[in-house]
Amino acid sequence: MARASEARKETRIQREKREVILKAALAEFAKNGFRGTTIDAIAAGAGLSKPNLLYYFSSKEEIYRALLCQLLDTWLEPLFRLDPEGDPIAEITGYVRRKLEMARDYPAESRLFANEILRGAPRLKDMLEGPLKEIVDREAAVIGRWAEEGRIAPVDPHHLIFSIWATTQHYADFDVQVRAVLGPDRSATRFADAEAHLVTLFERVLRRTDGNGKPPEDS
Amino acid sequence: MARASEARKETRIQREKREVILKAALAEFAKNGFRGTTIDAIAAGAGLSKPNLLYYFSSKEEIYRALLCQLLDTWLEPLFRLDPEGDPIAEITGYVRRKLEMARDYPAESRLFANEILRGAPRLKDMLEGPLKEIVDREAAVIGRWAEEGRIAPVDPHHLIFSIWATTQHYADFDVQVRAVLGPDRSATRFADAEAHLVTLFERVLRRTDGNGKPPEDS
DNA sequence: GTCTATATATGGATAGAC
DNA sequence: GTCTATCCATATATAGAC
Repeated sequence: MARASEARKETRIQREKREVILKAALAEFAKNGFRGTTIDAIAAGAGLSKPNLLYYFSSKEEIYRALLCQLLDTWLEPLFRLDPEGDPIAEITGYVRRKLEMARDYPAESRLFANEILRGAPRLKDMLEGPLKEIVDREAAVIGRWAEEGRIAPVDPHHLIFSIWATTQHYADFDVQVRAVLGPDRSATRFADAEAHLVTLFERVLRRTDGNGKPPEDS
Repeated sequence: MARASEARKETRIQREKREVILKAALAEFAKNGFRGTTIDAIAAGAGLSKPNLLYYFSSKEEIYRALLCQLLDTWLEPLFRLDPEGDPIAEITGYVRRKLEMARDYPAESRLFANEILRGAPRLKDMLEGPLKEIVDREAAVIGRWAEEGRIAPVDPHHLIFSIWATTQHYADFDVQVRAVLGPDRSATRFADAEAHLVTLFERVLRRTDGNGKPPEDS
């Protein structure tokens, strides 16, 4: 009993330390990429000595892979489940909003992902070609059906999804540029402005206009 | 005379070698970022020994800065000069097309830029806050005037520009992901499909629809 | 579990022969 | 101009004391 409890406590502490390390590592990897990041920098960020850090993770590679796994869970999974029965434009703009919120609230995660993709995704290629492609194909099919049924304007579903990803992630990945171009004043409201802009943008793209702007008679 | 000619020849050879080095360096830096790139790798790509390379550029930093300068010239400068007198939608979709062509024809340049921005743009911040902001503000003003005059639908010009940048550069920076998601068959036509998609997208966004979809009476 | 010290490797840059 | 050899700094990872 005492032994089991002790073991459990150790594991909890270990998990907490690992959390701290992963958090520090995320900041470093997001900024400097895999090769540009040093264990020293991660250790400093986590308030540990280098050998101590290596007590919890046996190598830099292991930290990085742990981060990528964590990323795929908390980043990709909760993403879009478009409700085929819902209002198409509301479903899609809702997805846009959620993606933009993630760019705002988890910019480091977005940059880590961007870094890995920029490098040719050596550790994620299987995941992209397998699970990700399946999810995207499934959601693209929903969008495609909406278009066929005339509930939204005709659109290439896959490229529409790329446009949503690109426009929203831009505010995380290119944040420095966005702020530089907007200037100090407008930077403060950049995410609110981006949301208004992007929701309007995709509404206009998807709204049916069969020549007179009125909603179609079917449905 | 002979001396001058000889000196000229030497400079030409030097320039050519520097070109070869820069080309190899571009590929490496675009893929691995500044810190992730080694002089060895650049030298190998250029077919030179490491010390020989360092005869032409005195440091890795110098190669990188030369690349960034070259980038700003050939990448940013020829970009948009929207003609205020032209057709607004044609002007903007033309810009979209040119940006997409650059993503297709110069993906390494796009990724190099993306890498630098992702890292917080330590070497480009002044340029972003100065010259780039000025260009963007100028073009944004043109777009803003078009909107005021009712020649396009109301839109936030700065965020519209971000959307154009994001959607077009996506096809260079996230190429691996795009190809993975599209699959082998559709990947072959990804740039043609992207062009059709994006031109339609921005046309829909900018087209005035004052409730009946017909063009306004003014102009 | 955490530290100091260190083995080992890699990478930027230079010296100096040719 | 180009090479070999090398210096030196940095970085990963381990050994071993506490």
